[in-house]
Amino acid sequence: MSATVTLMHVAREAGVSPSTVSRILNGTANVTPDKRERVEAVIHRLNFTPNVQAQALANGRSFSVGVLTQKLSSAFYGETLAGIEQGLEGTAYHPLVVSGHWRAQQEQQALDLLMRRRVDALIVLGGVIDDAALQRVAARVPLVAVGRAVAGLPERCVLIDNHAGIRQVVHHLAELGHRDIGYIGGDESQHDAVERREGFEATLQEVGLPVQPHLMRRGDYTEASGERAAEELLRSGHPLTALVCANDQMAFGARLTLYRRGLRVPDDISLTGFDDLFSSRYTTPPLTTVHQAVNELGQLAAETVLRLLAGEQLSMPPYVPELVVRESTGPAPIPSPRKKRTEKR
Amino acid sequence: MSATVTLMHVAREAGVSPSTVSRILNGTANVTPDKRERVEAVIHRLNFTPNVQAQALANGRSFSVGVLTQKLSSAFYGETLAGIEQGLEGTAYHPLVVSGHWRAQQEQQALDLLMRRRVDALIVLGGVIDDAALQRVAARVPLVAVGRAVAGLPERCVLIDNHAGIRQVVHHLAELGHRDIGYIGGDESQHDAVERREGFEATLQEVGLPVQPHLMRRGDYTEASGERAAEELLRSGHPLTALVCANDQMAFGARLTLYRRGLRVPDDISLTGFDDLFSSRYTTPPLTTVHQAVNELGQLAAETVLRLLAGEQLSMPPYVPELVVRESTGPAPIPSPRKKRTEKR
DNA sequence: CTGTTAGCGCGTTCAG
DNA sequence: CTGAACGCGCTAACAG
Repeated sequence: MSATVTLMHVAREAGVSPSTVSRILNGTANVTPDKRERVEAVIHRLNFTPNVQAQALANGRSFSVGVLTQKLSSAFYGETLAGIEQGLEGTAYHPLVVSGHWRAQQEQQALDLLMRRRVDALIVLGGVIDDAALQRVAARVPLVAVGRAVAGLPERCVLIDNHAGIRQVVHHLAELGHRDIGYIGGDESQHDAVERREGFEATLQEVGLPVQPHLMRRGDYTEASGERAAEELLRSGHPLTALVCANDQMAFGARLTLYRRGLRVPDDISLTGFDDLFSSRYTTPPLTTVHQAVNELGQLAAETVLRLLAGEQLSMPPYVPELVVRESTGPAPIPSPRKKRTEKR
Repeated sequence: MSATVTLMHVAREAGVSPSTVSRILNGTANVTPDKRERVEAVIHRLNFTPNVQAQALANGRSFSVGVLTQKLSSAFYGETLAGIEQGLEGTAYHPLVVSGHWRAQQEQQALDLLMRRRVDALIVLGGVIDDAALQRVAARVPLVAVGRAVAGLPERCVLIDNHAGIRQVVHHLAELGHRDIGYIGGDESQHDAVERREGFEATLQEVGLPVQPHLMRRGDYTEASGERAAEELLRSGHPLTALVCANDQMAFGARLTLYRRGLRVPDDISLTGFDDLFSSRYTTPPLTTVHQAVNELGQLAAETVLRLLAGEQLSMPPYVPELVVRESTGPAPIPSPRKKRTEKR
């Protein structure tokens, strides 16, 4: 409606020069108290709010850090976003988040948008876009990646040690006496998924258990895919006393399948996840899973970006996830002899 | 590192005037093909990306719509955000989201930030800030509110009919023969919580059931509070065969309590939520709850804002939530005589 | 301490 | 069809 009020209006109204108003706004220089008061009064009266775009243009910084996430509705990244926001709170910087939906092209568009918005720095959460594209933007602004590696920028990536995470799961299960352990992996176009599966297989051998391909299925990290994969696994009839899922969401799906089939957790079958989403504390029973401090990682990323912006040269510390034993895992049930023993061939 | 390349650089390099480059960028006017090609080549070679701040300054629009949400990590609002993003996709506009954390002061700061960024429009998701503050910003830019009312802007608010939602829940339970129905409400500083509780009490009377205050507890919409409230309720010893929760998260918490106490759902006790979070399909058993099409609401809000921006005058359609009967509700169990009947007094 | 001047990068008249 | 000139709102360098 009414034309926006500008710094110039304030200056005129207060009978001072624009620069004076600017100085008061930014505390750039001292101003006589009376002028200051006068100006502040006018600012308040006119409800003046400085135009950030103009400020950005004038001093070459937008005071915003771009965040490339994948899905705004993701519980996993949502928590990280909250961490980033938290880490930026109290500073002059603000997050500008766009999502890539795990599609290279959309991620590229998102990056373009952020560059056009002239973000001062960038935080990348996961994604499938190729390293080259990220290197290109990293040449323009400080870049920190969470949950994905970027070739050529090793110090700017905080990686989850997926291998270590799954390793703890398998050891835990093995110690409980499980020998036939099923596995539901993720889509292997994501590097995480590969690492977790490889970690699973490697640890199996490490504890002297055979890798049983017929007990392994692949989902896409969604609940529905976990439900489906578990269903297939059970229908195949191969005996198994534990089921390892490559992420919590698939474990939720698998949980439903077990419920439908009347299998008790953990009495009949143990179930594990990976990520420790908030809701994993509240599944029935609470889920044993690998904890990732996603919120903290977000904060860490934000802080790192700030220090980079301040000119410090530093590298992201490594991050080791940790097994959280809750109630979805228990001792392997004594094999009931009701099922005819299929002979190995 | 390297100074950012500007439109001017492109112009010089291509041997044309800045205006020509601008025209090509925006398709504002016709340009001879050869010049166009030359310029486009240079743009590509120099990897030029127009500065959005400068564009915004020049033509008075930032092409961003501000979104005031409450928590980035919220499954509920996350889905709405995704819907908004989706609704804006393909247009020139982009969302700029900030969170208010359900605190009036932070919400005000968030609004200030958005106004300073000169967002072209605003979408408000919930929140506790007073109507006056929202009216103030609404005077500056088109405003749409989701999930909250704003006095003076009735056509710009899409409200959930909480009463209707809870009403369906109670009817459903009553039809299943439940007579002693517990209730866990939300913090009544949020209007939603008040409406849902009132709806619960009203419907109870409507179906001829007494309101039993000793069966009602109050949480704060978190899982933990639901867990606690359910625990208190059960410990109090008053008989109940169904438990209505004012949102899904508290139902998740309550579910855990029931599990701990060895109560089967729905055989021993029926459980309901409100919101239909995505994960409600995957609880054990899947939760009967009131569906809110949060994603769609987000899209709707985005589209409305766009039409408002295009000068259309319209109002938000009303929204009626719908009961989704899944498996957490069942017939009221036949009262077992094992418990000594406490005589009414 | 304060006003004046000159851009920041781009869109848009207004003449050619 | 195209270039020159001006302005968007603000900050910074330069004189006073």
